[in-house]
Amino acid sequence: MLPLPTTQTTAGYRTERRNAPAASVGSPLNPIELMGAQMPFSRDAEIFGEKEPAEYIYKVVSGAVRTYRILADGRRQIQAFHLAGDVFGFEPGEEHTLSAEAIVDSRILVIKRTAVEALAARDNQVARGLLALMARELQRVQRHVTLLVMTAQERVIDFLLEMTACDPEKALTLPMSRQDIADYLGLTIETVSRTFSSLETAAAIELPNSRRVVLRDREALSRLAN
Amino acid sequence: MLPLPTTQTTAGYRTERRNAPAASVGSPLNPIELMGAQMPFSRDAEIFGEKEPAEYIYKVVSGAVRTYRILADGRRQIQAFHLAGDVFGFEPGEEHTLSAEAIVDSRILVIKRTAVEALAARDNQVARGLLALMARELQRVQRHVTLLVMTAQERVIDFLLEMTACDPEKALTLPMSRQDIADYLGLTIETVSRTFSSLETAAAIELPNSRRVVLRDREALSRLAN
DNA sequence: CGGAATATTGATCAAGATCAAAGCGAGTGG
DNA sequence: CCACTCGCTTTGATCTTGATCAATATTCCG
Repeated sequence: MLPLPTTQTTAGYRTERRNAPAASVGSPLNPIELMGAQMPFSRDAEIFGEKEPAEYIYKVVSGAVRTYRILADGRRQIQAFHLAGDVFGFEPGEEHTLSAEAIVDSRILVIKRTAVEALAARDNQVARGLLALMARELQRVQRHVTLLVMTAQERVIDFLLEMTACDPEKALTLPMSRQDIADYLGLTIETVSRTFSSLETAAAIELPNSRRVVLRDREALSRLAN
Repeated sequence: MLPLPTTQTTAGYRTERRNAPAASVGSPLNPIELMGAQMPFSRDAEIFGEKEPAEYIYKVVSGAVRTYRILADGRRQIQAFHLAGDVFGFEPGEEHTLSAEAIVDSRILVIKRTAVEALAARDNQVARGLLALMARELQRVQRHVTLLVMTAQERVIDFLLEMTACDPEKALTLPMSRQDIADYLGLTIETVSRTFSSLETAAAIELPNSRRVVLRDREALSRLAN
């Protein structure tokens, strides 16, 4: 509501990334960020847990974060990966409905929620920013729903394109493990691994090592993805 | 953000339903609804389409609505079913990212978006209501993501429980077809039909006819749904 | 009543899961 | 420096779930 930027990054609401789509997006928390403090989290450290009071809003300064939920049958469902510039943990309820962990050693900007609330109550611009934040998150989750009805190969390609969407580089280093990817795509680790291999065989990507991916033919990938 | 009701209906942001969880939820558009006009839509009529300017916000007065997207491969993905009391079509961008159709003959309250925007800009209470609306929608879509990684039987049961969540009645008349259900659950019509049959065989439900479902043993269902 | 749309049921197929066995790489200690 | 180990990844063989193809059955309406 209220004129909001319609542009969206596919990998999350992200700011301060190179190739940012002009100033229109900007940082939704710009006026607030000054109030936050940076905190280091080491690999696999929990940032917040499900059912904990949602006292803070977070922004990835460096590193990477996964937000997830443990399902009734014990499986882990990863909701999203958050990279540098992404805001996460912004939930309107009193309690977090997700857990968050650092995927690698990360620096996270932590902002008190009450501070944001207070500011939003007075400053309409801030309130609008929050709405935009949530709107972009909504679109991201909707994309995730769409992803989950596609084939394994389509999911993996979509994931790769999403990870490089804001990034013209052809090569990337994935911060997350195969298991993380599998839990995000709703596949098994074996299927993810096999799909990576078959994409390499098809000359669409190169895998110098398990964490490194070179998109050799983005066009071919896009075609396969659909 | 800002003290919001944490209660949520599983089937959407819904108001004016019996057993409403106290006054805390209320109608998020209460002050605004007066500005809207009721319009009738007949079965399968389009309410709005993807890419159309998002000029209005909608609320189901009676009947049922499906919001959906057509995927690149031509399949239809149903995003949500909206029943009486549900608000839909509230998208922050300039254009709709989904299409909406009446599932059965329906009466829809149509409210001009600019009117809501204007009010929200002045009245913080209204702005907060919009945020709550979007937050509940976000949670609904997150539930949908979770649904799509479960087995066929779990998805169908989850759907049935969702359709009756706000409703203590054991019997319900589904407004939507098997195809609609299949496109919502990411299954084929055959699998949905077979799962319904097997649940009937297992004495968990009764199917007097294809649109009518009687939940014979809600406990058993919940257990099967895992 | 007839015909079209929708739903059910059956038979087979295929994508991805599961079970199982290497392969690889980074860190550790001899 | 090299062997060893542990965790992660890849690859292989087989099985299961749900898709697909196909044939009725039912319902809805004109």
